[in-house]
Amino acid sequence: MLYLKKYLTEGLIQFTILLSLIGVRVDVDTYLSSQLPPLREIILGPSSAYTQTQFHNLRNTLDGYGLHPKSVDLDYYFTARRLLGEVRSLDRLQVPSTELSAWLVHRDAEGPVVSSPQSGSSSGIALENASGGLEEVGNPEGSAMRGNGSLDQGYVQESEENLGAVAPEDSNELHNDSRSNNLTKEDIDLIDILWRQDIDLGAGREVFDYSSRQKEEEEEEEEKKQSEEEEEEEPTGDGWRNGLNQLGEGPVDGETGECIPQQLPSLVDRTALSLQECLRLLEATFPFVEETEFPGSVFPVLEDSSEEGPFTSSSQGPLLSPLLPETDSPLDREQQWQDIMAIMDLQDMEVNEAADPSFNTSSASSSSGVDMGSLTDFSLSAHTPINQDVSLHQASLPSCSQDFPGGFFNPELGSCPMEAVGAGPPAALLCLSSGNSSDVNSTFGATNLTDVLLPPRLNGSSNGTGLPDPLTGLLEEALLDEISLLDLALVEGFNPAQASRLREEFDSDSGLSLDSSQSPASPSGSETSSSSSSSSSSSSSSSSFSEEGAVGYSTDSEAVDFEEGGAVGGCYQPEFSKFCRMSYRDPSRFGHLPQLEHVAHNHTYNLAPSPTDQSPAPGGVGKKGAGREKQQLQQDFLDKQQSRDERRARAMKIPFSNEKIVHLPVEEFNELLSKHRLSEAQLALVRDIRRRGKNKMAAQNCRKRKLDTILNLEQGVEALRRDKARLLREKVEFVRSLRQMKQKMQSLHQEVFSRLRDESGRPYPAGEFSLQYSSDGSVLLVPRRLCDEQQQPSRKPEKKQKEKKK
DNA sequence: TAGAAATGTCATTCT
DNA sequence: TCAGAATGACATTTC
Repeated sequence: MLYLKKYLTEGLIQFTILLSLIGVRVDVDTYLSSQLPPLREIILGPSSAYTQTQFHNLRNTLDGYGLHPKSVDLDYYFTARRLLGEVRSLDRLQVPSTELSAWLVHRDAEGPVVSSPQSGSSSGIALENASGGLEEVGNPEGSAMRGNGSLDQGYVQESEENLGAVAPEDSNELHNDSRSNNLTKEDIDLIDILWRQDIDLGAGREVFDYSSRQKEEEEEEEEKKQSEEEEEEEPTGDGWRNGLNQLGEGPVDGETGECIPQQLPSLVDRTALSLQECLRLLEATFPFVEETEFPGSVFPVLEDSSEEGPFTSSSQGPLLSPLLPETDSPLDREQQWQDIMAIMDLQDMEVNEAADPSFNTSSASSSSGVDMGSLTDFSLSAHTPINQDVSLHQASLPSCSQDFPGGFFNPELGSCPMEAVGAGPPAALLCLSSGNSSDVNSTFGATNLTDVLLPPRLNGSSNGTGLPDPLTGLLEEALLDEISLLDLALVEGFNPAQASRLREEFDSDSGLSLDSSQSPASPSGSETSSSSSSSSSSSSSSSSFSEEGAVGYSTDSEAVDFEEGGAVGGCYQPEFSKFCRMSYRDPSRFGHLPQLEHVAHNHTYNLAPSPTDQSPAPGGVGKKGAGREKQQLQQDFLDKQQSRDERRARAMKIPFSNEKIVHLPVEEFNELLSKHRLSEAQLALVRDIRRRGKNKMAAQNCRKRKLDTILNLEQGVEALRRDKARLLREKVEFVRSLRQMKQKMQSLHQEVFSRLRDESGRPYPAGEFSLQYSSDGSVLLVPRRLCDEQQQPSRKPEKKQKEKKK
């Protein structure tokens, strides 16, 4: 459990980081607020729920150095991080978006006004709690995206800052055309437009009739209570699926077990149920995710498994009660996700059938932002869970292609490279694919976050790639691998081809590129050609034996097939691999030598043609003549395949392989000879084979050493050239500095000499006097005549020495 | 078809 | 003294 917790926690943290990367705000500080002390305690408190989170990832990448994971300052850190992100986003291209928030405003029959934004889970919660008097459920500061049809009483377009300023008296009875005097004409027109569009979609005016809708809500509440009671009674097995069915998807198909969608009574209920479904699905899929009372918050809370067990008590009551037993295995989660996507497929199908095709077209084109089209997009919002936890103003996503150029948003990676769950209820799904558009910018430049957060099939297009993978698998296998490869490519300077090759090597079990396709003559597929051995270190020693010589450089089982026909042949033995360190064949070692790059000879001239060439004609099979021809062909093939020594050994009926002859130590070799009674000719041949084999290896080693010597010499020459160039530069610098010093000395000498005066105050003539510098640093004014006399005695001995030498 | 390159083989020397 | 390594020279084969 601890491992799973850590595993999922890391995944969620990574997912949160990804959300922050694409500009989606994660209000961790909201979760850390004082309104939810237990939550804060779980995260920051003494429990171990937080210790497993590897915040070093954050601290390594962000500005959180030195911040202890349990530090209370972490919320300040997150707040600062969010603000920093907002500041950084200022320089990004932001498509101006219409910030539209829909508020569910109605007056309770008995109590004060309930003003709740139609946002996410709160909408469903608000409907449930509508009869309860004054209860503010919505996020006071978060903007919301409305689910179409969920606007039961009126649409109010408000900026985010004004959301909380809607006075109860202003929002009263909007649906009855008792519009507030504070509403502008634009608001009224907007309301009318939305209203007409909803009516066009089939939502009759009765939908917005509060009394009829209230009845439906009451009925729905009763159903929910019943279903919850049943869930409590039957919390195991497929209870969560049954709960879903009872909540909105209708009966279960007896054969397939899938939920059969049924026509919902109203768009309002549809939306509410969809949100509830999403909550339930999220709860069921991620039992550790706990819904909070903050609809505007995204960050899921990790349960403290040590205290809460596999299920976490929901603050929302039975609505978020655990629906699933503990299913830790990835298979179970994957199964759950398949069920989720199946349900959503059914929903999507239902809507597509019911919706006007022209409307679908408009919905598909409305992905560029939250506009009226997206608001009335039935396929988007009427039935699908919308992540309204994400602030709408944060939905003004910059073009993610700027941040991830060709990276993990590459459409080639799949239509949905990352579908993640756990971003926060009620939106359980997050898909970063381009959805119904292949243009990445069209998706991530969109302000309609539903285009981003909803899976593509919910956006009106099916990617056809099957069911999505669970969060963990996607994060750790696809996305992170992609990011890792991308990072690797960026850091290491890999070009895409190299990265692709690297991926192939990762995919390979052995990590070696056998590249058997380059050895067409290999009938068994295990033998590599000489060219491949020249181009790959992994198969560097695979060809020598089969080509010409008898020595066993091969580490492959190349000649085993032929050994069956005779006593000789390549009998691979593991101990012979020690002779295969022919690394000089690895061209990568000499990759820096341009003169060696073009060397890619195929010395498989002793290899037989490709198996397709050897295969006899189909018509000749079964005939004796054809059989003889086949045998003859095989014999020829064997002859060609084997080296001369092997053929000789086979002709002389040597009872052991050439590899043994060559590679066995002397003692074992002699013992082998003693075991078999061989004739003189056989013994001579065996000794010749051994001698030639040894010599062949020696020759190869010798050539390797030669090449190494040449390379070393070349490197030495290069080093010497570099040293020479460096010394020349240093010499030039020294000469230059020496010249400057001489010039300074000369000028100083002239200045000092010009200032010298004799007893009568006259300057000394430069032709008669000069300055001399003693070793102690003193300067003497010496007549030139004396200087010449001092220098002459020292010159005379030199002359004498020269004369003596002569 | 000539030439380059790789490789095998022989003779010789050295260890 | 012998086995084996090292190496120059030459042959063979492929490209």
